[in-house]
Parts: sequence; structure tokens; C-alpha cells
Amino acid sequence: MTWIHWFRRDLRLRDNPALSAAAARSNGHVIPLFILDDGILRAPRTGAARIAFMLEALRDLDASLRSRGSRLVVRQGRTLDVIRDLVQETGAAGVAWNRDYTPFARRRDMQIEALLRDLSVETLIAEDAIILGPDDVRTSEGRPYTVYTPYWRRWRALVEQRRTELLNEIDQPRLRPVPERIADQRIPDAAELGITVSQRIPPGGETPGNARLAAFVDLAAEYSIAGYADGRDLLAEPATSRLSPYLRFGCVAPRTALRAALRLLDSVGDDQDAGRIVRSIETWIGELAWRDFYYQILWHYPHVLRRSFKPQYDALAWENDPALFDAWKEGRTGFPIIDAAMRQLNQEAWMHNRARMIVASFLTKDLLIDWRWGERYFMQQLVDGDHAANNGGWQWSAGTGTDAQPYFRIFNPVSQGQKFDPTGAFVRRYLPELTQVPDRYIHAPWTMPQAEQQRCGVIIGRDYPAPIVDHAQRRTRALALYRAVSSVAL
DNA sequence: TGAAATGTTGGGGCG
DNA sequence: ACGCCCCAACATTTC
Repeated sequence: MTWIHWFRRDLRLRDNPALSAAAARSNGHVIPLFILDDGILRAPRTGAARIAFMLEALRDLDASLRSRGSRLVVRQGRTLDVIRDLVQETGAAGVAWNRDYTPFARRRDMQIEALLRDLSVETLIAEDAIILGPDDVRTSEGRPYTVYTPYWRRWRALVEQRRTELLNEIDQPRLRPVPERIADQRIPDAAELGITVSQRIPPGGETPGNARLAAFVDLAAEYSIAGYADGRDLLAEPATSRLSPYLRFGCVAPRTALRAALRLLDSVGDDQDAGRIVRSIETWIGELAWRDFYYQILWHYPHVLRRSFKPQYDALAWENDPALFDAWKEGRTGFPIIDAAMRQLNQEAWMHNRARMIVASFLTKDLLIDWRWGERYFMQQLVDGDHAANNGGWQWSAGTGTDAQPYFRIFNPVSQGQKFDPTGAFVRRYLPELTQVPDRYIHAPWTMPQAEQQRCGVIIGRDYPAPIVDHAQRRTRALALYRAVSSVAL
């Protein structure tokens, strides 16, 4: 009785519900399958960094499978064809996978289900990619939440209710060898797929993902979750978990991350530091809840990928100046905090979350460019690019979404820099040309008097661009544009 | 998970 | 001594 486990965004063996279920149903006769889908590889939003990370994760997965006597079967082609062929070759009784919540994946999975029904093959779909699913967290009237804070209260209470179940890790699958005759393809290098990656990306896979989680929840480490609440907004500090790419590809299950946090909560003693640690852990758990929140928004309101959640904002009169957009992308706006953040993105395929909010506010409210342009660029660049979280973050910043900040909440790039990069260490790391600029001017170098520019060797307009917009003017303009549509009756 | 504009208060300089 | 003005410093309101 062979079963196929179709890996998608769950590139791991540990705590994998569909994989373990397939193993249980087949007494270990599982074909672990990954499909390099032609369409996905070519899709404009599939960033090169993400593909490179994924290929590494596949290699790690294959190594783990081999150490258990199995192996990863990788095939390239159209998903439907690959599954039909493999089912027929193996005579599989069933196909298992973990649910994917994006509209594209939902359509694809329905087609696969229909195909398998025609072939009289069983399907098994498990919930895995989020901690609590779209139907678990509902208001008392049974409706989905569209505001985070009440969602969070309900979510946190449900986690407490289901604590025992959530703390219980799924049994590791017992796997038998994949028959020799099942052909597969070598896992290609990025170059073989015609992809070049210039960015420094973290190592892909379950092994480095578990190591990252373990380091983050180790209170003895220099940068651990203990300092999260106080340090997470400081751009120069490695105070965040940096788990996002691993969560994106399921190298670490969000449930596994939550479990580590809940166990740590239990172990925190009563010393003077306990309050800070508990606050930090709760804050971080809140970030896992944000992730679930945006998944359930995408599930219930899939139109957010194309339009504003709040329809009146589709009428916003964006300026959409391509030259300003290029300056933003390339990190040459003349605002150090913006430019440093964009260069971090371009160099590392990752950006600090505080920085994401700052550059998103700047793109939409200073440059008056449609948030979807920024969303698409982030998806192209980010190694952790995730449709639900990225879209939620952009709509939040643009003020067009669920639980959005009010439109008049406009970040000042200078004061945000002073607040979250007080010494300018972050700015100087990515803008070495500003190394010699004194601290008091580091976030607004254009305010340096001529003599000061000479002294530190940074002439504005020669060594570093003058600001491409006047923040105060653009702020006023943004307020007018937003007000024009926000007052429109629904 | 803002920032700017506006209002209020209170100390100190000064006639 | 007293009123007046200036202006931080802080609080509140507005976008």
C-alpha cells in the first residue's frame, strides 16, 4: 500500500502532519515527492533568492530522508502530469499533503483532488502552515476577524485551551526505502535553472532552521528571545528570530516554534528578569499570531492580492513616478534610513521588519506610489516572501487593509531613524559612504552646513544624493490624496 | 507598531 | 513687588 507525500511548503520531516499520516497509512511505504513546477519557476513574483533557498532546503531534506533509508523524489514538469504519472507508476493508494492557503494553490489543489478522485486514489490534506486555521478563530457571531487585537485575544485563548495538543509533537514518520525503479531527477543548482543569486542568503533547510530556533530560545545566548521585546525594533541589533525564511518554506513548522516558546514560558522562573522574559516571549508569540491573522485574511478575502481590502482606497490618485520608484528600489532616495534598508534588502534578500514598515510608508506616502508596486518588488527580492504576510504588511502600511493604521499615520524617515537606529550603526553598515558623517547628522545629512560636509568628506549631491522629495510637502500632499478618498461614502 | 499643530503651564528676565 | 512677555516643557488635539 504505497502513499505519496507531496512536499510543498513543508520542507521538513519533523512534526509534519501529512507526512506522518501518509507513513501511518502506508506502513512506511511513502514516496516523498517534490515537484519543480515549470509555472512557479517562471512566475514573475518568484524571486531568485527564494528559489536558491528552496533548492538548498530540498538538498537538506533529501539528506535527512537518506539517513532514514528513504530519498526525495524530485521531478520537474507540470504538477498535474507529474502526479498522474507517479500515481500510475507506483499504483499509489493515496496522496497526502499539507494545505496551502493562497488562491493559486487552492485552485491547483482542487484540480489535483479532482484528478485523484477520477483515478480512485485517496487524498489526505492536513493543516500545518499556520497554528490556528481560518475556521478555528471566529468571532462570537461566527465571522472572521478583520481587526488584529480582538483576533489576538481569541487566538491566544484558543492556544491556551489547546495547549496539551499543541505541546505534543507529532511522531516522526517511519519510512521504508523508495523502490529503485522510481526514477527521479537530481536536485538542480540555481544556475541550471537559469537563476543567478547575488545576495547573501541564510542556509536553507530543516537542519539550519532547527538550529536557528534552538539558538533563539536559548536564554543563555547573547541574542535570545529574552531581549526580543526591547530589541526587536532596533535596526542594527540581531534581536529578531530570523526564522522567517524557515517558516516560509516549512523548514520549521510555526507550531514547532510556538511549542518552543510555550515551553520556555513554563520554564521561566521568578527572578527579577522574569517579567522582561515573559513579556518578550508573549510579544514574539504575537508575531506568530500576526502570521496566522494574515493567512486567514487571505483565505477569507482573496481579493486583497489584487485590490485594497477597503474598496474606497482603490480610487487613490497615486502619482506612480517610475524614476522615484527606481530610486527607492536602488536605495538612492537621499534618506539614509530608507537607502540603508533597501540596500539590506538587495544585498541579503531580507529586511528588518521595522525597516519594512519605514520603507513602505515612504513609498506610499512620500513617493505616492501604489503599494502594489512595493509589494511586488518585495516578493521578487525577499527570501521569506510570503503572499499572505507580505500583502498584509503592505496594506497595513498603506492604510488600505484590514486593521490598517489610519491613513494620517505617516512615518517621518528622520525621526524613525533617530528612534530605531540611534547611533547610525545600521545606516553606516549599508551606506559606507556615510561612515564619516557625525552622529547628529547621520539621519539627515543634507542639513550639514557646507563646512561640515567638507570636513567629513561627504558632499551632498556628489557623494550622497540630496533628498528626492521634501518630506513635509509630500506628507501634506498624501494627507490630501487620502482624505479625498477616505471620506467617500461606502 | 506617529507626527505635527496647537494648547497649557510655569519659571525667569525685565521694566 | 508686580505684571508682562518669552519660551521651554509637557499635554492635548488634529490630521
